[in-house]
Amino acid sequence: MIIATYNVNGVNGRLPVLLRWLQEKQPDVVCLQELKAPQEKFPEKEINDAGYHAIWHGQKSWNGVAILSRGAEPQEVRRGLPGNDEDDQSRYMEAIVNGILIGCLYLPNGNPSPGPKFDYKLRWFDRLHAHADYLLKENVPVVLAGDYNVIPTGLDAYKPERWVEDALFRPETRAAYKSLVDQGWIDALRHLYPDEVIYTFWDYFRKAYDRNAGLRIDHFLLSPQILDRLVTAGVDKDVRGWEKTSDHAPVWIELR
DNA sequence: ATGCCCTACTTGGTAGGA
Repeated sequence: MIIATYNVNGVNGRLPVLLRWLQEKQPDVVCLQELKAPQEKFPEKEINDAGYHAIWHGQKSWNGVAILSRGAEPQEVRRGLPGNDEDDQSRYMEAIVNGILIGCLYLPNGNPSPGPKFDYKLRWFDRLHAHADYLLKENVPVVLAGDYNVIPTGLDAYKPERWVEDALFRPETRAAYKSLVDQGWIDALRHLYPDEVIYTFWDYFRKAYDRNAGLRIDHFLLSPQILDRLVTAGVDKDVRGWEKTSDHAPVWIELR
């Protein structure tokens, strides 16, 4: 069983790339981020025709998350991260697929930092901590997948010294990610490949992909109840080289 | 230090991304 996460950077603008990748990869479950489409503009028919059920939480222009699955229909558990009723940004949804609780998240970028956007990122992180702790205490198989907008360590950036003042790599951000993982989660790709240079994002600027000037910011956190099913994981890096592609590549895990 | 590119949208210049 393959579960993937993919920040598409506009689900409609990216539709040919997304459909081609779905056809070639045949993932079982996909978490999408940055739909950049209102609820009624999600390409449901095209996704269905590709063989996938979909649930999604859209928003005009920005953000937006979706969970796709083939076979079993995703059973939606929640949309929106608990803890702030006034937060109307579409950044989190959760569903059960094949007995696994899947959380699909798009954590705020937080730049420029410091400032109100960075404060929002850290407050969002606080709410994620609380909810993730609740999920761990359920003692069920959980996969939290998405664009965390966090460079966890210096190994995860092409030139980490360039990122120390950036919201993706500031000490507060790294500390927040570490304290989340330290609740008892397993960073799946880092667990499998502790020393490998792995990137999931390459800037559109400066020929970053050609230079492999990337970042690892899309992550899978696994609850202990599912770790023994983890077989392998990877990044479909070649997709980042396709025409009209996202600045992120799809990332996936394989479970037995 | 800035722009470099790409997205959506009040479709022509902005805002946001990372």
